[in-house]
Amino acid sequence: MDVKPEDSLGFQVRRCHRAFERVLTEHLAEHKVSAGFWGFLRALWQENGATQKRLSQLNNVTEPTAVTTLNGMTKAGLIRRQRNAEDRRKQNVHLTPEGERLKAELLPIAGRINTLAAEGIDPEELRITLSVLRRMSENLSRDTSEETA
Amino acid sequence: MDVKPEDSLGFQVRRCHRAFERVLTEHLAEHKVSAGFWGFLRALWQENGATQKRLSQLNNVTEPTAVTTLNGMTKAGLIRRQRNAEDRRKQNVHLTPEGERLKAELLPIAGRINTLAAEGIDPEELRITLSVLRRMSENLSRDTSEETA
DNA sequence: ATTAAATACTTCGAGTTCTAAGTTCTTTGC
DNA sequence: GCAAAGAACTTAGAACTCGAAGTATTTAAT
Repeated sequence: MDVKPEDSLGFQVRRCHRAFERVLTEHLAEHKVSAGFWGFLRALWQENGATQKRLSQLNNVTEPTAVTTLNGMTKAGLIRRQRNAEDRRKQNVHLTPEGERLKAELLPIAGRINTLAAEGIDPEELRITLSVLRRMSENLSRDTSEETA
Repeated sequence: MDVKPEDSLGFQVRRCHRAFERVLTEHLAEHKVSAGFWGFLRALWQENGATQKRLSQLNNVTEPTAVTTLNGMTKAGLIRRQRNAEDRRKQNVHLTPEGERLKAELLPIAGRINTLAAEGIDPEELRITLSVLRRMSENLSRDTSEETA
């Protein structure tokens, strides 16, 4: 029977995720940005002014998570929220100048970490891995949404 | 500039991890076992009586995490701790009959989830992915430990 | 026009994990 | 033997995430 976690995709994905997160947290600490902030900053550098729902989707977290993290980012002076005039349910989230400024400083960090992780690995293997991860995420999400149906 | 998260290994590993965790949590809920318990149960099915430090290593979490989770498992009646007679610093962790019993019930779940995730994906690509994930984890852990040195 | 349903956000409570610092016990070096 | 160093576990405090349930607003259906 398959009791060996080393051969389990779930186990190795989890292990790898934690390794990434540990390094990311460490590298961001010098810039006084937490790992939670990171995902939303990146989403905002892509789509400044996006709604919270949109940011949740870009960042692949739930809306309560977005609220909590964006509260912290507001307090840290990285963003400000503005209620949408046409649809008052929506909050548009905008970067402050400080939030904008961090882009040049922080974006290279992601590149460096990915480079570090990929060191010594054949590019074709990396391409396959990226593709397999995407397909697995979709397979698993499909299962979750079918439960509701 | 590479602002696209879809092409980032870190982003996709994180996304996939959360997808696995969501499905795992959902499937374990019926058995009144949390995702946190799962890793330690699996480790104990492999090495019943292991110390907490050993379990932390098998499960790839820190020792404080082990303490918290094992406290919960004790309360839930799944394990009991026993101080080691030869080295009184150590706590040996043993499964209760209930903890043992869950093995037959829960182990197949992991298999099913991995199968679901891998659906429609070429076995050779899965093999490569597993290998790449392992090498990335090692690359990233090496970086972390070098900081300390 | 009014009610019902859907949408966007928020609040609440809980689970998982970490780092830093503390306790207890064992091993090492003089 | 005894002090210092190390090891195993624990405590305290914090960050990230989620599901369930609540509020405000808009859209759809009669």
